[in-house]
Amino acid sequence: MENKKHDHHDHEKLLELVCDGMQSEKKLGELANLFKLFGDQTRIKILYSLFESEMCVCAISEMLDMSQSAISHQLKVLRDGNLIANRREGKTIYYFLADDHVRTIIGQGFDHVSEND
Amino acid sequence: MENKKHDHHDHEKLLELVCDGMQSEKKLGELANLFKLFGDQTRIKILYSLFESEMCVCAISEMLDMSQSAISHQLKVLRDGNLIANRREGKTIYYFLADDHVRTIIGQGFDHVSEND
DNA sequence: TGCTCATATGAATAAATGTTCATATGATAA
DNA sequence: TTATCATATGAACATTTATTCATATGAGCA
Repeated sequence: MENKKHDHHDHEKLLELVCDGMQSEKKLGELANLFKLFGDQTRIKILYSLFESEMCVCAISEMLDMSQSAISHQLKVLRDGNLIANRREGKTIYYFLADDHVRTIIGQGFDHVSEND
Repeated sequence: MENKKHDHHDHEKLLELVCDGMQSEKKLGELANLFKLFGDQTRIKILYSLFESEMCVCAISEMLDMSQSAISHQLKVLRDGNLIANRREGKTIYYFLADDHVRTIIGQGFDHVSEND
């Protein structure tokens, strides 16, 4: 047997194959960060609220019965992740979904949890 | 103006509309938990590895250059979330994707991060 | 049986995360 | 300008989470 640097059984062929299909560290990091945005109940609820209509911050916080501050912090997370955007109208700021991918991704997730009932 | 229990401006109509389209607390919780599984670099890498082929634990840990223990802990998380399953063959345990939704969901995520370059 | 290999798991630790509280900003109205 | 409304933000705190370390389990082999 040839010189090996580890003490496990041999996987060379498989590792090579899987390694080829693997995406870059950076891409996978971005992907994980994207899903992390959806991985919180408050943020999911916010996104889901915006499915129907744009909403201002205080409407969202009433809707979810949470403090304005908590909602604002989460809106910032979603904004930084480019999932939502906003527009100002006087004193009020309206938030809305930044693009339709959000709908698609959440939709796929829903299919999954619905099938596993 | 009628009796209101809050001090914000009025959203009744909107709240009603959005509330109607809203899913149950439980469903949204499941959804967030599902996405939470994808929201970690190690787990995404594990799942992505299994796209090509089933793999045993030590192959995965070599592949990702991480400790066997760390991988085993994450495999448990993914198993508990029903995203992967395993089979035993002698001393070795092979893990594989539990269903094709995983591919679809990760694929959708990829489309998103790819478009936002 | 005793030994080794492949994997699992509990406890400890460090880092990341979500909420609250207090306060700041920025637009409007008086 | 001053007061008020809608929202943002920094710091503190509690909770969750990912990894490591040490050890346990369980299958196959001598």
